[in-house]
Amino acid sequence: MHRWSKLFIPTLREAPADAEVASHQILLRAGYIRQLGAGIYSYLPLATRSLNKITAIVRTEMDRIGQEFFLPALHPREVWEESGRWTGMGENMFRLKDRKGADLCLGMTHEEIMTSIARNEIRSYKQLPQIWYQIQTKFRDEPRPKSGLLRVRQFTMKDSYSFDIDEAGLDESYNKHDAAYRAIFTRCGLEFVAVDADSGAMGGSQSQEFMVYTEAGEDWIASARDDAGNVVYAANIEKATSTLGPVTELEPTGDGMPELIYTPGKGAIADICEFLGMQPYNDIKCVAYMGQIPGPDGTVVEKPVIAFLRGDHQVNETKLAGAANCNELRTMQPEELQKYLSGPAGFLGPVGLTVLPVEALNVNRGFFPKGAGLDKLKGVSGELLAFIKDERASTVVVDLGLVNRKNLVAGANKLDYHFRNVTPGRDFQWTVAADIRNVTAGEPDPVTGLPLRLGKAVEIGHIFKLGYKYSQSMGSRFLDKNGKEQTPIMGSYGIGVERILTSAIEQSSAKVGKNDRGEFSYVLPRTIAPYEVVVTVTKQSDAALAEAGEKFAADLEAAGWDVLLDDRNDSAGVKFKDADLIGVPYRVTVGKRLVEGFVEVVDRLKGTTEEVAVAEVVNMLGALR
RNA sequence: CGGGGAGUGGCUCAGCCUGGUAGAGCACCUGGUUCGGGACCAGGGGGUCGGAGGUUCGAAUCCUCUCUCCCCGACCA
Repeated sequence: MHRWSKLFIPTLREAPADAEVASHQILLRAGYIRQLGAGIYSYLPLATRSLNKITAIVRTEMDRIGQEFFLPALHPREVWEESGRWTGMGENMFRLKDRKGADLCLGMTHEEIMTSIARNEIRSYKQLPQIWYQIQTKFRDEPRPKSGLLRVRQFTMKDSYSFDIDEAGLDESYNKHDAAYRAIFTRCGLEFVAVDADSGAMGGSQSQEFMVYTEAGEDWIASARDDAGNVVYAANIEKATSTLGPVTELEPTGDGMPELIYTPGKGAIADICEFLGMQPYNDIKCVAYMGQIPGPDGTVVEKPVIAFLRGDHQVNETKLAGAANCNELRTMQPEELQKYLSGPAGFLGPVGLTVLPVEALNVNRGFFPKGAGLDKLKGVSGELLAFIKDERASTVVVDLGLVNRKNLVAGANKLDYHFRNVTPGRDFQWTVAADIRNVTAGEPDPVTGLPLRLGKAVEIGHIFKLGYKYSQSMGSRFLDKNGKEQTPIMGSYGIGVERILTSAIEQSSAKVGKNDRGEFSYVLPRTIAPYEVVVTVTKQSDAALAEAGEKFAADLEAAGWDVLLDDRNDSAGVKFKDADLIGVPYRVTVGKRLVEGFVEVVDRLKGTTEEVAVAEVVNMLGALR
């Protein structure tokens, strides 16, 4: 039992002005955390208790499938050089030097460290599979920490790594994590959805994110539920697709071949549609980018990436970057539009471009040196080299929504002119055709056709089939049954521990709303609240009440409850407000009706208050658990 | 990194435009009265106004530089 009068729970009457999102205000006001710097927080006793409960749940579920480690947070440069991520991680990695001048970094993830252990110790297929996890501090120099504990530079992560003999083994490890994660988040009282996620530049084959819908989130996800409320489809916006409805094609004009038409001042899609009396889906939208990958010594290498999609669709840059085999995209400047498309914005189109063949994407990811360096390229046929030497050669990506269409209208790469009768495949070619558009709310999901719901969400976990990237590059090998050398296949899995707490608060706050003073209000699930029940003595100076409070607290503790006894010499009002503020789900109020043999039991999760006979309190609360 | 905002006692803020002895509420300490939804009275402690430089007889206030924090964007296995 803990007595509030002896504890350090510095609640605030007013929220600090810096805090905007609900969980940030609440954590500050309730005395859970204090800020030390941007994205750096001290966890006070309440937060520590809650986070300890969360990690205990994580630990018991993870111990069912794996073994716990504790790895260093301080890493020598060399191990990151081996995987190629010393440069690959860029600015997000905290770096420092030791007294000898050797480079070190603070761990933002631990693939390299775990793989180095596996490399040194795993020799035989008999030692596989392995699932290794840890709960540890991660450091990431985020460009913009924000929203309290939601996006920080130092946080706690449960990260695990699986090593398997083959893909079937990886599937199993992955599925075990999927089940463990669902158990963990359920036990933590969260309503979550598992969504298909973008595997990114990591080259993994499958990836799922566990998301909690909340306005404070930074990711967008699309999901659909059936009538029973079951999630039938869910995906990150970077991955989500939808079924396209039928469209009415325009009738061809003239000989049916592309026809140049004068469209003065009709650069915007809405304008050209009105001008020609057609729908936006009859138009081809062009978005021109420069694709980027990191070059040597922190430089950036660029190539033109030109995307075409339906006039009523929006480009998704993550999908596009994946399709174009580059890391990042920036929009072209006017002089670049002139160079690669020879037209001005508003009148750009696919006809007449120099299109890089798809094979080129496999050579240096489609990024080529200029001038003399070209002749040193290996494995490039003469035909391909001719394309590459054309400085205008661009990676052209066409959205799947345009394939098999006909008689479309597109910019003619000439000011105030468009083409009509443009038919993809006949009148222009592309490097790749891919899904590069954003889905929009209400479109039918690709599985069952139910309307998609779009919403913001916080990512609380991520499971990811890594493949051979780290085991290969870092030289981890084992001998299989036949004595043949093999590379273990890996998976990587993460849970943001603090995000479980913050998203639980956000989720509850969204339901509970604000209190009578206009402040964010919430209740924590019993499993992760810093205390499960608070015994509030309304008048501590009344010896009978104080004594009864002690007894209730002791009895509840004996019954297995995590009890906080509010024995402070404050008014009842202050105690009620504070009890609400720290988010404890159950309260036993020992007050004026004690003389009649009753106390009050408040279930804040259900929002109910009951007068309960003194002898029944422990049983009654026991039934609630 | 681009755009916007803010730094004055522990917290929320006023004062700045128009330079002239640093304020309020809450919190804190002491005493008393209260005691079921953030009580009241009396007394008291606490701030070189983010930092540096400048203008001035005089700077929280005007000027220059700088640091930090927040928000939007960019960015983000």
